[in-house]
Amino acid sequence: MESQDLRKAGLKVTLPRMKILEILERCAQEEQRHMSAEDVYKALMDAGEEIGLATVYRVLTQFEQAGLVTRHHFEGGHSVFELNAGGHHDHIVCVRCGRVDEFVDETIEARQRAIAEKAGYEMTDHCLYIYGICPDCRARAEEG
Amino acid sequence: MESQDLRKAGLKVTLPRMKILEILERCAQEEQRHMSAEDVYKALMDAGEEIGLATVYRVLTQFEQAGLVTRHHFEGGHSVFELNAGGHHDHIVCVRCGRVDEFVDETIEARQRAIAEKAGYEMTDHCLYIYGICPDCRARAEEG
DNA sequence: CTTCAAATGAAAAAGCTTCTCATTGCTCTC
DNA sequence: GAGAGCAATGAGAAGCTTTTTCATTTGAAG
Repeated sequence: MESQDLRKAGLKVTLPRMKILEILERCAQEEQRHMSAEDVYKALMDAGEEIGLATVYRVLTQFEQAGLVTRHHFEGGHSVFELNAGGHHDHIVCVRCGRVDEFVDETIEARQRAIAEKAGYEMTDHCLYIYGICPDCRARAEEG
Repeated sequence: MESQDLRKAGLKVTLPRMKILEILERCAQEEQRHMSAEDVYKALMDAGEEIGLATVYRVLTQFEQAGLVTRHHFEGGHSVFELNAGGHHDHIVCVRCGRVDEFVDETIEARQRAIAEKAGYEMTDHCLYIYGICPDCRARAEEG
């Protein structure tokens, strides 16, 4: 029933938009919650869909504006997109292999609200990235 | 005594590197703590220095590796650099006017270390952005 | 002062992302 | 179910930020 989501978002239901939503949902069910435009494009190619890269960018931007996905600015100068499902969470990113894990910490959430209030800000959003070396890369470094 | 900083960082003391350090320090004393490579380049031009943009990028990257500055990936696809002075801090950014305030919260710092450890990561760095509407913009919204 | 590795400048190249514009394809109406 | 109209698409060009190349210059040591 994805077409309902698109319609609700004020977007015309087109084949590219449906296919891109499908890719995002399928990848989210596996381990790939964070996808660059290029990733989505490659997945479309693998699926035999003839959709241009420009359209992928356009559609992802529209999805972002419609609140269907969130855009993250990771290191390396490129953006990744993530389907808005499963509520808020923050990220811990491996600086070696790019692996991304997620977490939620209510203590941090509460402190952030307090900090914003103390600074006189009305908080609209926040994002927290922890950078580090993931367990796999640490093991690899020790044996290598 | 900036030349000492450069030498300690293992960098040869050259005119471009001195000038770029000066710019960063001067702007940090004003309100411009966060500067893009382009900003630094423009400031150099205004100061009458003939330093190429490529050098600015190179030097800023070296400064980052030397621990003199920190690179932030803000929205819009470009990086900004910030002089490492006054220790670690996080940022609270106004989504209306772009104003940036800073804060440090030891509770959050501690929680982050705990989260990284629990996930098996060796934490190398982290960054936290709170987005919101600053006091001035809130006041402006209420009267406007 | 001379020497030599390291740094610089200019321009080209390399990503990532957006724009242009002719063509295609939804939606809505008959 | 066919047609009109407007939005969406595709392919390639263009735009931006950042990096690389390579000949030339410069800082540091002898």
